[in-house]
Amino acid sequence: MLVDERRHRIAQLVLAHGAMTVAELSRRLGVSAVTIRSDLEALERQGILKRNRGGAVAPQVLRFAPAFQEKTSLHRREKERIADLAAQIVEDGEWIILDAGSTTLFLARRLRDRRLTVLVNSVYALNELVGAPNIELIAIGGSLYEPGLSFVGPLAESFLEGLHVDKAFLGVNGVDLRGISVNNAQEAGIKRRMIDAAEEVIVLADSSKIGVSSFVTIAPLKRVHVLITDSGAPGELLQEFREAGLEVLVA
Amino acid sequence: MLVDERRHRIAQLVLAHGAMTVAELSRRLGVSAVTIRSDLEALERQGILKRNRGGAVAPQVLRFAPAFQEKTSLHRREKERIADLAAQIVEDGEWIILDAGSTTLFLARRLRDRRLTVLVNSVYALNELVGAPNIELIAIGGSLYEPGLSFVGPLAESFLEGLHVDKAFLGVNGVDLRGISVNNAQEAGIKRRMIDAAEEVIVLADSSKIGVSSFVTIAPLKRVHVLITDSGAPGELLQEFREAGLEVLVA
DNA sequence: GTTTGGTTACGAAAGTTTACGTTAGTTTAC
DNA sequence: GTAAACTAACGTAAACTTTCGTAACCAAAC
Repeated sequence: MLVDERRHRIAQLVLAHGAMTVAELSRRLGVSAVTIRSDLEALERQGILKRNRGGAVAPQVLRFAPAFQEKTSLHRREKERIADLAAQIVEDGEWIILDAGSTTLFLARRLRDRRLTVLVNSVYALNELVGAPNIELIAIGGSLYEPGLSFVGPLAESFLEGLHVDKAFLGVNGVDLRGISVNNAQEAGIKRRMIDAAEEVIVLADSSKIGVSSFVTIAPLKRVHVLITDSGAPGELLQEFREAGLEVLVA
Repeated sequence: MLVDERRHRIAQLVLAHGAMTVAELSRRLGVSAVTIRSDLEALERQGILKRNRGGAVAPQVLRFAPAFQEKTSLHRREKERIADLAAQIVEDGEWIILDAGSTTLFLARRLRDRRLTVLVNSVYALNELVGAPNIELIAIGGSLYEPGLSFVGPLAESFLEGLHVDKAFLGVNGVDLRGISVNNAQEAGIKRRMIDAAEEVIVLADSSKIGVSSFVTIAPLKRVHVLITDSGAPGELLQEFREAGLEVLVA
């Protein structure tokens, strides 16, 4: 097995389970614990996971409190800047969809004092916006997908059927020339519906996700209108995105 | 279990319940009290919770924390007994709807360790059941109605369209011979849909609501199969309910 | 024959528990 | 209503266990 292939599988396992021990990874992949550790170190440097004594945890394994998510989030600074910029392109009175994910959660916080109708797709965002005085808050229902506490499945998808919003803010795991992608099939379906429902699709992705292709491709680049990322993203690639017709904003 | 994993769970437990003792956390997570204390210290440094003698509490009064509802609930004792009885008539493997309301929230807590598919209609119940190992949790989406943090409106109502569940547990404001009633029109619509979707309709109402007629009547008594109340309810009236075909359980 | 990718071996470091003296709340006695 | 007595929780330190990082070594590929 090639190094990159193994590391990809490690990343998948950790992200899918939320956490994995070195011993378990060693057993599953048939390599020594030392090798697993060096893989985890490499993956941690890339911001894909967080190491712990005994193993590694997924950065977005967070449960209940928005505050907790924010504090433990990887690339927090970048995500906050992206959210700042995203908040600026939201106009009062609009109908928007806020997808699940840490960056969109930062965005939610910045919208609390605005006058908007917001459809949210995660328990975190819901909790964050409850009680905001001028926000008409709508929860997208459906089966709860635990890793990100988001709503998925056929019930969630049919909820969005026939709905139209001005803007959809999507979080993804990868953006490259082929399109946007996520690391699980459950969330892929509902994200596709959000794209269908939105006049304008805005993808929020910090630089660790640029040029990366994750497990499931949601949509080709041409379905995306705006990409907001941070200055760590490779300039040449962003230029190629622009040539493909994408509006790219760098926070 | 990895350190971060455990700390996430501690944070979740403390924030979801409002407060937790060291002993209880130690028991639930299977580590010593010393370890819990060091975790609490770390979490306190991050501002996620506040330590105090015996355990830890959520930092500010989180409006959406289920514990807040429970602690401030009127007729708490009665409602807890009603919830105990209601939990007994739920059978493993069933599909049930949990309506919004304080009594149904008490019921939610009693169902955490069961194997069920639960449709919830409030943010409180959602937060309460997140992370329950054998519960397939489905949120009814829709516009958020702030007083009870419940989902209402046409989107919520059409969510339930075509769905069928074994039991629906409803909270109401009044039960008399004319039927069940609530104090606002918004929630009336979604409650009617819950009744339509359920094989068996179970109304949870403490004795202060028996013999009371509130603002909007949801349904006549004959649409209700079971009423669970407490011993403070007037016996003659309960007898009349029984004669009208209702099964009345007194907790 | 050097580079790449991996293993085994082992001392160092970190996390957890047990043990124990101290402290802070609560009850009881006056 | 205060003070003594009691109980439960706390912090610290030592001991134990597990995991980590480093280094020396091995094997296949180029």
